[in-house]
Amino acid sequence: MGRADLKAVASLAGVSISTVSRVLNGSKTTVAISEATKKKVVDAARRLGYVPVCAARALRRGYTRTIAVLCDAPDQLVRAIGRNMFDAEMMRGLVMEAVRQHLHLLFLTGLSDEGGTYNDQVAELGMADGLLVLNRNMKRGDICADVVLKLSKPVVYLLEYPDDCDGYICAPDDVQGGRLATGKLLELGHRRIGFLTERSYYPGVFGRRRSGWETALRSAGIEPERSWIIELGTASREVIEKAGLTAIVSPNDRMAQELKNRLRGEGMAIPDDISIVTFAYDAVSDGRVPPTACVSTPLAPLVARGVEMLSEIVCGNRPAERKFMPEFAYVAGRSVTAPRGG
Amino acid sequence: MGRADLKAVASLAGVSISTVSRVLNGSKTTVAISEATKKKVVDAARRLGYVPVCAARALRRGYTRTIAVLCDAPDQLVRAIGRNMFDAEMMRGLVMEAVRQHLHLLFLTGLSDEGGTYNDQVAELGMADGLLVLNRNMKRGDICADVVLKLSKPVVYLLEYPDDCDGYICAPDDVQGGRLATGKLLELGHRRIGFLTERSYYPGVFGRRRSGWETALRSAGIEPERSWIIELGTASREVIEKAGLTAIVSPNDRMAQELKNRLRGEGMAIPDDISIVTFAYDAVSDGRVPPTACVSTPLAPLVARGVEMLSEIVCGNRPAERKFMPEFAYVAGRSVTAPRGG
DNA sequence: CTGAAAGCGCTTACAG
DNA sequence: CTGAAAGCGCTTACAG
Repeated sequence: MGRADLKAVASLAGVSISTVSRVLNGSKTTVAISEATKKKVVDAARRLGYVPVCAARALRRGYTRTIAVLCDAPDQLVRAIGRNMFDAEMMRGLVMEAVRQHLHLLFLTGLSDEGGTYNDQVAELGMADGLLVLNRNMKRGDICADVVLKLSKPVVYLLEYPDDCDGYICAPDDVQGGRLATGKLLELGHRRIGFLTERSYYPGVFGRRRSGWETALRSAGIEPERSWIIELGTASREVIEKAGLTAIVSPNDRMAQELKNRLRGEGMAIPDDISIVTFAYDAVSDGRVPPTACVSTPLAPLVARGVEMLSEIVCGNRPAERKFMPEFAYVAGRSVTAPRGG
Repeated sequence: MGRADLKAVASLAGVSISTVSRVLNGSKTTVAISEATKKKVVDAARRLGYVPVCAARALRRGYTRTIAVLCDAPDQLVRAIGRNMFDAEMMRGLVMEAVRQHLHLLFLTGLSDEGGTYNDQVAELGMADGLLVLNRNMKRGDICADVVLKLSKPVVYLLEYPDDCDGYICAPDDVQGGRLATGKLLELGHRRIGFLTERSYYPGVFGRRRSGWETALRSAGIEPERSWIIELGTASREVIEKAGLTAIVSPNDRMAQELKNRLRGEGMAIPDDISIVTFAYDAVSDGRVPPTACVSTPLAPLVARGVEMLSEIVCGNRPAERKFMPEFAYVAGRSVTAPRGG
């Protein structure tokens, strides 16, 4: 005997399939059903160990109460598992909010595979009612962007999003962060403030942070020079001194750390020779002055709101706002001081 | 215009639905199709942005290439996210192996809900081709056991499993671990060796570890007395001295730690007054003597083999073995010495 | 090489 | 209060 279906239950209970479905599915359209019938059906279902086939249900209903998490590449999924605080926090946020919203979470793997026929991969996403896009780099024409376009399912972008995106977004206000970081340095008297970049540079988060840096400088009547953009790979004391910089804004924690290490190795004093402000999620504000000054915003509310938004959309409720964009706050640190001459 | 389906593609390409399906799905039964037709179809599909509806596909095909992870309760899912090394390792193992096997992972939430009609919850599991059961307590009649029974889908139990289980299991050999821990103490000359338990005690892992302890004692011609079973909640110097114990086997890390703290508080010296051996996953073996002696086994291979087994079953290949049961190894530690009188 | 048709197991308007 | 029937979108044996 295989798995029992509605037909089996119906025949055992001596009623029609429709009736069984109505009794067992808790349908919205409250159709009254006699207690006697109900009992017969429930008993029969129990006896046969009936379990609905959810593919059939999904096909008919059009939803699954499952949301997918889409990453650039499978190995990113792995990285997302607690290798560091950021990733651990991200995972915890995802799962906690999913539990709260009674949504199942589908972690997709293999999306970067080459094999398989025409968007077979995309199809797998269809299992979910909506997508949470958690890319680090939102390269245009990327497989992910493609996927998202093709599926006409609700999408919420987390942290990173395409520039021309008219969808839902949960991300900090990176431009504001760039302005804030730069503004603090300007207040202290810095005039020649650089911006740190990396070789593999995509527009997106970093671009927005950089554009905040530019805006702040221009508002202060300063036109940033090309040489003020420092590439981490080739950053050195010489490059920085040649550009005449007294401060640098780093769009990212790790990059700031790398830069500090390198410059210290070359005998540059931080902050005396060069001030550094970085971007961070969840800067610890335990009252102590952190080693690196930063503009920071907490990660948890972003993740939670992302899942919540998607849940709202999936359930047919329009979220209060299209974009959830909390601001960065400045956290003073030992990597910043007034410029020497100032 | 909604989402394009096979019919839309077929009509644009001027062919039948069957043909479109055959071109786009990479079906197993290699039916030859002319290049001309193929091109027409692919072009049409691309033009319309066709994406298969996976619920329909799943209904028809009968599989989804998705496996589910089933836990006792949703909040366990949350706990499973890197709060401690055990959980972090577990998550990492799950995801890494899933990626390797090209399986999607579905994390189920809300299974402990009261609301909902007759096994609505069970249905959600149907989304997956197989289940990985990751319960901590395999209480009989539990909702999870129920679910597993009702769905006739392949199941692999990880670490914990029902005693009467004839399914696939990936778990350490807990009985052997109990024998090993107790045996080491016997070798040192201990005769009166206790076993630590907890109030909320389920048969299962702890029971097997305890049965290993019993077996070892009996093999040494010692009949364990009732008073040798120490309940953590009421454990005290007095209880232990009254039972005349010189050593205790703890089935679990945390419990051992708690016991040590309590006894030290009462002025008992470890290991001079009482030796303690505990169970552990992944005891660090960096050459240094760990504070608590233990029998240990690595977690990662267990998790990986669990996912792999399920993958094999789901793909129709019979796994090499029905149970994967690595042994525990003894790791000496500062919590064990020969008994005082011995 | 291609198509018409059955069927996967549900849900739900419609009719009684 | 209950049932017969259409249809969700695919896949695939069968016939040509």
